[in-house]
Amino acid sequence: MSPLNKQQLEIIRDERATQIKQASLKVFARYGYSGTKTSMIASEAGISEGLIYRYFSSKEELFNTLIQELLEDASRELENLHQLQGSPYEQIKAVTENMLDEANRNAFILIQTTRMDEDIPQKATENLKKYSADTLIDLLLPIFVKGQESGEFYEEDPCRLASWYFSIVNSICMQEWGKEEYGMPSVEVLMRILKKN
Amino acid sequence: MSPLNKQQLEIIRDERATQIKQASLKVFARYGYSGTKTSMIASEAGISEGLIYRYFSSKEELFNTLIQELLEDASRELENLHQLQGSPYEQIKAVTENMLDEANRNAFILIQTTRMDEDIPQKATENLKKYSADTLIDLLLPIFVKGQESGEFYEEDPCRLASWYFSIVNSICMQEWGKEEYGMPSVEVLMRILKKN
Amino acid sequence: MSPLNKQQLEIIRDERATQIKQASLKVFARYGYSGTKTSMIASEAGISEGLIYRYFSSKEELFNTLIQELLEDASRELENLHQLQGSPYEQIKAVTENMLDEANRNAFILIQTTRMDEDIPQKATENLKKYSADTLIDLLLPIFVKGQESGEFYEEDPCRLASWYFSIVNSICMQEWGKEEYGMPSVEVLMRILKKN
Amino acid sequence: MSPLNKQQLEIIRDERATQIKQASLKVFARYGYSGTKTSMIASEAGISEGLIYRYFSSKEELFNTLIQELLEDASRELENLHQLQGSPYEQIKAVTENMLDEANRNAFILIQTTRMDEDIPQKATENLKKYSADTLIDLLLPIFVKGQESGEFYEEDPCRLASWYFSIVNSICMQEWGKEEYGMPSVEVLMRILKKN
DNA sequence: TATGAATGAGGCTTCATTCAT
DNA sequence: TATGAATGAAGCCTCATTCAT
Repeated sequence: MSPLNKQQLEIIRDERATQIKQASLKVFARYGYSGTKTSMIASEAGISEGLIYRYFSSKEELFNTLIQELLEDASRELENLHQLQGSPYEQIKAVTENMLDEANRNAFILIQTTRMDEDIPQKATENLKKYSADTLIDLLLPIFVKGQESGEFYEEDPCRLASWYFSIVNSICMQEWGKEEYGMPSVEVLMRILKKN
Repeated sequence: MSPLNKQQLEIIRDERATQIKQASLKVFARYGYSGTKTSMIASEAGISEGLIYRYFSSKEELFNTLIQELLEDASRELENLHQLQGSPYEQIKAVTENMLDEANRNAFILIQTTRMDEDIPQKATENLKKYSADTLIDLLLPIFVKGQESGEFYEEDPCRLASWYFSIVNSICMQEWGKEEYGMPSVEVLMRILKKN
Repeated sequence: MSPLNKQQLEIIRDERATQIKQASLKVFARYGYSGTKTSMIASEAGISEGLIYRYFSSKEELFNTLIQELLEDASRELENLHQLQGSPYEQIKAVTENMLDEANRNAFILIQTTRMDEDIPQKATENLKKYSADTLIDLLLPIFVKGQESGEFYEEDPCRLASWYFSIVNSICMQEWGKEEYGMPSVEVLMRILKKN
Repeated sequence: MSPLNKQQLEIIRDERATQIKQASLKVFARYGYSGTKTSMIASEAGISEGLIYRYFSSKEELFNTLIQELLEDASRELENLHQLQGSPYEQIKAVTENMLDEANRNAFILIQTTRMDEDIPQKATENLKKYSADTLIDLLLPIFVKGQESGEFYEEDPCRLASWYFSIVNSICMQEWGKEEYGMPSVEVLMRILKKN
């Protein structure tokens, strides 16, 4: 076989890196940073232990990269929120549903775990601060204000209302709901926090 | 000089055990089971690492004991809830405030962390199952029903309502609130989930 | 460069395991189970301490494996004894010489030490019982009986005679003879225990 | 109560020291030097762990003292052997029986274990050399010579004969005989090594 | 690039020894 | 003198990381 050219190699590199990041997301979310062994990541990714180190210089760097990319993804998705249609209630509902969506669970869990667990690389913590919930709230604040103006939402400091509301959604996102009898609270129930009547 | 008598020694032993349990509660809650090193516990308790093992046969046993005692304490406190005074709203408010109280935070965080972290002694997990949130809900269900009968609370399956409500309170309990701009959501806001109007 | 193939890896693994077992035989025989530190084994084997644990799950398992294999080897060698040539005297002499042979010393010492030392993994003790001296004696009993019938050996309970004789050989085997002035008793002298005149 | 006077105190000291030495003899003989924990000695002696250190500066010193005293005792007993009555055969028989006597077993086992186990204080090893089997043999050599002159014993280098004979008796002494089917070899059988016909 | 054997720092645990009482 | 709680060095073991192939 002829050797791969530079571009092909780069594609392979990217694929491998993505494969490792996906595997480690799964394992970190489940076992936490210290509870996750590089062997678990390798085995989840179906590669050898040593190979991780061709793509990431350490477990810590892998973790940092992962967190940072998750935050960037989240942040990027938020940018699209402006274009949301419907009433403030419907807009917040859409955001909430998106946050609670199964597909985003691991990322949220990981981010949240990271927030709580101090036994993690400092750089990850710094990233968290940078992309913290405030960004989300800043973006959504106008919707809250509009909701209050139209009388749909409770009247109180909109910053606080938004901050509290997303703290709660965030917290809920982290739970293991699979085994619970009634599953995750419905979005409608959650939104009673915001919605008058 | 004469040696300490049996009773004095027992007091010392009890004190030390308590000291170690308190220190480890703090550290386990903050760093998780695997993130917590025995050296951290020792240093938090102000003792040598070896001393831990005169009181607990292993890090795991210490953890199990801790979880079990926290659950027993929680369970014992719940037994007192029957005697709560006031309207259903006021009663649930009291329970919620108790759960969110700073003094109980570490315990809640630890229990919650344990629920999620798979990298944890099995015995602790079993204990968690035994004393799980269901107990709390079973005890409080009558209050919810009364609240619905009196028209104070939303009308829907009271089990689900209670389950969801306490899941949310539980989740909130786990967060680090110290640094957040608006702190923890107020109980009144939370209770909008339950309270009509 | 391509990685090693499966077969090559298995060869390496076998070699390492053997290397570790040989080193530990030497050290265990010399210092006893508790007197042997994993660092001594590693250093004797010329490897790092951690590597031991890729081949054996613990010091105890290494010890058990070692004992079991030595017993199996010994047992296998005994099966060949039937084919011994010569008079009963010559046959027992051959067996005795084999037992006292330098090459088998460490194994005998280890087994014997294990028999006496109570501070030893239970599984090893159980193995010892299974493969105990009785097997040897059962196999050789016919030779003793023939020796008595031909008038070569003393006439007494052949079981007891055999049992005592091999107890003595066993005991002798365990001694450090290197430094003693006259070395190990000669086989001829030992066999006076058996041989009339 | 009036304080004890100096002499009484010294008696108590001696008693305690003896108590500790007896207990440690039992435990060292059973578990070996490294397998013996100071807690085992304390518990066997019925005293607290710390007390050992008022009488012996370390586990090592206790062990050395023990070995040395055992050797001195043995040596002292040997001095009485001159006065033994009877034929050389009867005299050696008496010595052998004394060595194999149950009451002396622990001491012999300990000394023998010490001989083999390198994981022991060096001073003990030195003591062993000083009081080694040679002393015994030197004392008994005349008896062997007389036995050969009278035609009772085999004719060969009497030093070697004695050395080998007592090596064998020594080795036998160390075995655990309690569980063996036929027990320890009888003295008569052993003495066939020496006795013509 | 890919593998997995090998290393070694660091964690958990034991236990000889010290120390407050 | 006697006790047993406390210490800390050292042992067993794990696992992130390196390296030979």
